[in-house]
Amino acid sequence: MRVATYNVNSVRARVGRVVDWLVREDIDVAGLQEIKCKPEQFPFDAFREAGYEVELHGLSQWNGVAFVSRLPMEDVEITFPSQPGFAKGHDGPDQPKEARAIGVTVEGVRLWSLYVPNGRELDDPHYAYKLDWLAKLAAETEGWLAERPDQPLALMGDWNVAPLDTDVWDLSVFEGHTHVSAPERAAFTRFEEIGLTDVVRPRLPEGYTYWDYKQLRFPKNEGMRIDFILGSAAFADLVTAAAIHRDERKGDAPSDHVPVVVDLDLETELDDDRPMIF
DNA sequence: ATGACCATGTATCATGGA
Repeated sequence: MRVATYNVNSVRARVGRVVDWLVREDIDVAGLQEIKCKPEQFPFDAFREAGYEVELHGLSQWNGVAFVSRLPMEDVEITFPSQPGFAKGHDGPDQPKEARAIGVTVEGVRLWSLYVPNGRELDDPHYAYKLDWLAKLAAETEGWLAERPDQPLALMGDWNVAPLDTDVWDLSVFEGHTHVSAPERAAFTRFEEIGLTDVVRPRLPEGYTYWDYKQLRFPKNEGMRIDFILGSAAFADLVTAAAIHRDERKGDAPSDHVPVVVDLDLETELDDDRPMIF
């Protein structure tokens, strides 16, 4: 089973090339972020004609997450239970929850498509929201892992955090701004502390997943690595290959992010004598 | 060529993105 995560930066603006990519790359299930539309605006037909069913959570022109899959999707869940809300100029507990998380189960594998809040600037309320959002998600994930330790689980999406200095082209450009701050990196590392691992980086140590549209960032390869697939131990055991589809940043009307893809082997029976590879 | 932001709606600017 081939699984992908892709921040498409508007599914309506890119439906043709996204569907072409799904078919050409033989993707079975993809978590999308920043679909930027409500359900009544989603281009269902283009995906269905290519053999993909759609589950989505979209509330407005901002954010929005989805799964497209040619395998059956079960147990669809929009937002995670403890997900914090946010609304500009509002404080307190009654803030609406944004469309930033959707979960589905495919072939027994639990998958979440996540669009982590950007944070904007270190002194912006959105930054505190981002840290809270990640902390609540980590606590939620601890519960899921405790409930179902043997179920393969992956959290994938646009994490809006560059965990390593080498995940941005020039750290000095980001100092004092979001994505590289110590609290954001600690919030990201928390997921590894509770037992998830980045299943892509061991196979692909190099490579960005995002390049700003501005200032020739892509031709100059001035990018960021902020899109990740974090898997439980049971998920990591299934992964046989990983890829970052850098070429999707080329051509007409690309997203500013590119897809991150993993192959899972759901056939092999694991046994206790299996040698450790990593 | 991979080339000097892009997408959306409130629309001829404001907002968000990272």
